[in-house]
Amino acid sequence: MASELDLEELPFEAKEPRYLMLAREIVREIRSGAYPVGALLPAESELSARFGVSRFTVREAIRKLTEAGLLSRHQGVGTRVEAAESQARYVQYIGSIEDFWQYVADTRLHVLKRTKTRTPLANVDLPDLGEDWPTIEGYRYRKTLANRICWTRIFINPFYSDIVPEIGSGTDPIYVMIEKRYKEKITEVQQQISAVILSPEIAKHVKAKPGTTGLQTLRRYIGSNNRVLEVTISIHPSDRFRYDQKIRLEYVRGPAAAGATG
Amino acid sequence: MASELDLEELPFEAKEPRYLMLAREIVREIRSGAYPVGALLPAESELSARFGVSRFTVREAIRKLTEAGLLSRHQGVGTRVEAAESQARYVQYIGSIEDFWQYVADTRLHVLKRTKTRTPLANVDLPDLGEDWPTIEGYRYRKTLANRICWTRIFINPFYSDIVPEIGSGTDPIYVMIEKRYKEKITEVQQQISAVILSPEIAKHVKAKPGTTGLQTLRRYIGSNNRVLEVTISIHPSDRFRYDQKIRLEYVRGPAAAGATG
DNA sequence: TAGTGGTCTAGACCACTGG
DNA sequence: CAGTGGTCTAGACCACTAA
Repeated sequence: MASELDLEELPFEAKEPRYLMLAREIVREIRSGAYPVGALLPAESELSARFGVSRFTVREAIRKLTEAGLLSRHQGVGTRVEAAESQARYVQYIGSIEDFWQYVADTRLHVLKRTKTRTPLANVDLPDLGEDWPTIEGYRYRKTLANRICWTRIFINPFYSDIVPEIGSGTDPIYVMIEKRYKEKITEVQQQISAVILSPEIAKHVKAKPGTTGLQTLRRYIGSNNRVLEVTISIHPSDRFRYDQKIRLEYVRGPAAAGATG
Repeated sequence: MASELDLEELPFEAKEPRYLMLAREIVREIRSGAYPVGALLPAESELSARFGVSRFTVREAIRKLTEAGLLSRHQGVGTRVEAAESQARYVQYIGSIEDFWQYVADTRLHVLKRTKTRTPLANVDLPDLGEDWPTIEGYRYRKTLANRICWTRIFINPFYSDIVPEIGSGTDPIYVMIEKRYKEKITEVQQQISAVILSPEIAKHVKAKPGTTGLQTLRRYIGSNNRVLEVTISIHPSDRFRYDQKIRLEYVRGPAAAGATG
């Protein structure tokens, strides 16, 4: 069970707090194989006795390792070893959905057509809900109609069709209209980016040369309960749009966390 | 200073732990304006006395609010109010750089040309370091040479030119070769995605029809000290490649955190 | 130096899980 | 039911910051 060690030692030097020393020792023991991944760590009370520290100190150590993703706690069960190495991963932070779009704010939608579609396109694998989805086609522009950003086709979940008549009038993005009116919150956005050739019709709408390239984005806006609220397909002339992103290395716990408060 | 409230009340019902009730109360007071953003909260001992709970409970409450990004603690100073609302933001998690690429693993690079470039392309805004960057052109394939994924051009920071001769032999991605050999760690990757037309030469290399569309990715691999280790430009025939991503809403603290351990 | 948050103890009871 | 982690108390001393 790995070598004992009395944390009471080293009364001077070693300014490191005991819970960190203990955390290190636990990591050492996990890596030595004493507690393989998936196994349960000894109970807090046992660790407390074994290392001669209070349960508080043990819990602080375990808390740190839990934050690092090495352990997980389960009331009534125990503390499970989740990993031997604290995992690094890359993360992209996006402040808001507008940042995800990468448009400067203040764009508006000019509606060309309002129709209904049985199911939002073949390549969008949504369940056929048996209802037609309100569908809007148009182009997005900034400030004046001359400043065209992209052609777009929007599919609205019929459950939210109340907002459809208002689309194109205000400046709120559609997902914001849904969030406001129905108190729904977008919890996830899926995006697919691909390259396409501008068809003559689309080229005309965005005032670009037909036959040149465009960047197509297909986005699914998903609310709670995994309900798809809205699907959009946009095509940007490639000389006007480039998709930029930045990911950073981070040593991190699971996506869990969250907090109290509202 | 907002209404008092005795947390000792409600001995039954209200199974919520006291530290969460206290956290909520503190949030209420912050939002009421009692403690504006930037101000210091009363000391832990004072809160402990005021609410009739132990300092431990106060600290747990503050810990939660700190995790939520509403407060920050500063030893010797106090607890500062950082925000009145816990901020939501969207996050994309990427397990590894390979996930960022979205290639199935096990791809290899076939080298066509080895040259040197004064500065990695005009559209790559790097400082001209006064040295030529080793440059490699080729295509990436999976398993057999018939399975071509993309054409690619790679610029290596001359500081790492030792690895250049080995490129194309192993299966390690170049950034892994750098990480291993120089103990450098990629801490950030920047990516720009745009749409292009396949030139006849590139089309030939990836076995696609010239004149069709391709998705171009420009990536900068950045290590510690913000040093650019490597720049790559890849062009994927668009019928073979689509860039998919998913962002999730998260209520979150700053990118800080990290933990002890190694 | 006075006051803050950081660490730590030795207790206690509760909520939850599994057999 | 026994055993786990979750919450909580009433103390204590230390490290740090600012005046």
